[in-house]
Amino acid sequence: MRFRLGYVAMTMNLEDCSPSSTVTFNSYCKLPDEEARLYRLRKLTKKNLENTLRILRYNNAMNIKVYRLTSKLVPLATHPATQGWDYICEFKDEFKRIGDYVKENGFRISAHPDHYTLINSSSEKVMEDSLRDLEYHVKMYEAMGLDDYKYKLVMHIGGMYKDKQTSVKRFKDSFEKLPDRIRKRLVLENDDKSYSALDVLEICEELKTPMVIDIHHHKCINSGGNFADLLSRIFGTWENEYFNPKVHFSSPKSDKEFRSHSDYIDVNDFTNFLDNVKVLGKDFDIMLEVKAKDSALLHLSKELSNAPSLKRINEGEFEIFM
DNA sequence: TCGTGTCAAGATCTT
DNA sequence: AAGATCTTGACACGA
Repeated sequence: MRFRLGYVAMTMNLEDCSPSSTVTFNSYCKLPDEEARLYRLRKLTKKNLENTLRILRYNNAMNIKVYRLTSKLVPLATHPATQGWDYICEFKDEFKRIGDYVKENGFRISAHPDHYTLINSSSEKVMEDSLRDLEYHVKMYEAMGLDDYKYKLVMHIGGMYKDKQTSVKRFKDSFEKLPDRIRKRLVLENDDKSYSALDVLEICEELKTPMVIDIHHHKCINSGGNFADLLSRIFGTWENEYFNPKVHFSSPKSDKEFRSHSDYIDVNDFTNFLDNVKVLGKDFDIMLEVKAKDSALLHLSKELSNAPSLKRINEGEFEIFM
């Protein structure tokens, strides 16, 4: 039984390699004319796409095959001010190059629209903005040539709006109304305040959509019940998917700031978790959501290389012995 | 060059 | 009803 490790968006170990450089709307407006504004957007986008490819090459060298793209690849992409700008067409070669590299080297790529993207909002405007944001993510996947649905977008359920039942219903309704090219990309995740792992699981089972469990969030709102059973059902939602189930993992910053993410993964915390998963006997991937990004991954990987009943295949992949 | 307040975006808690 | 807070990496401005 094997698992792989992945990390989010940026590397600590490459110089000047941000994939999410941007411009604030304010300073964008202050630029003298349309030409200067477009120039700025293009320059940033080009740099971000180049840096994404650099990061992927680095990941490949480090045997890290699980990676989350930043959602900020294209500055102000979904802002009303840039709506006429066809960045997909302009950068089609760059997007394609990234997608080719992903496919050639067998990466598991994902993305995570941020928490402003909510499809259960009661506000028409928020819904519109959210759809535009989902569309933006999907368009990039498609431009990369990653157009089968195995490359996913992770989302939360959204707000509670003082009425959980109605809010869940609204989520399901708008989920089912989404076009295939968006809906079939979606993976749903439990959050740390509103929708517990069990809440999300029930939604996922009904909608026949895979679920990612965030272990840290699950500790923030634990809906009770047997963890192995819960996990087994969650892994079951991946049955018809190309990739194995994935979980998100991070360690709390401290007991006081429990919800905040720490810089590094606590290795004991991690091996405790592994003990709970290994009864399932199924391969899976783990996305590490910590501040120190790939440094934390490599650090954890090193620590795990001494752990009993684990064998390190390479930096990003382990075998668990029962 | 460095430190700090601010940033496109929503929801929810606090006042 | 308005304002603060959450969270995040990076911008932007002023010292």
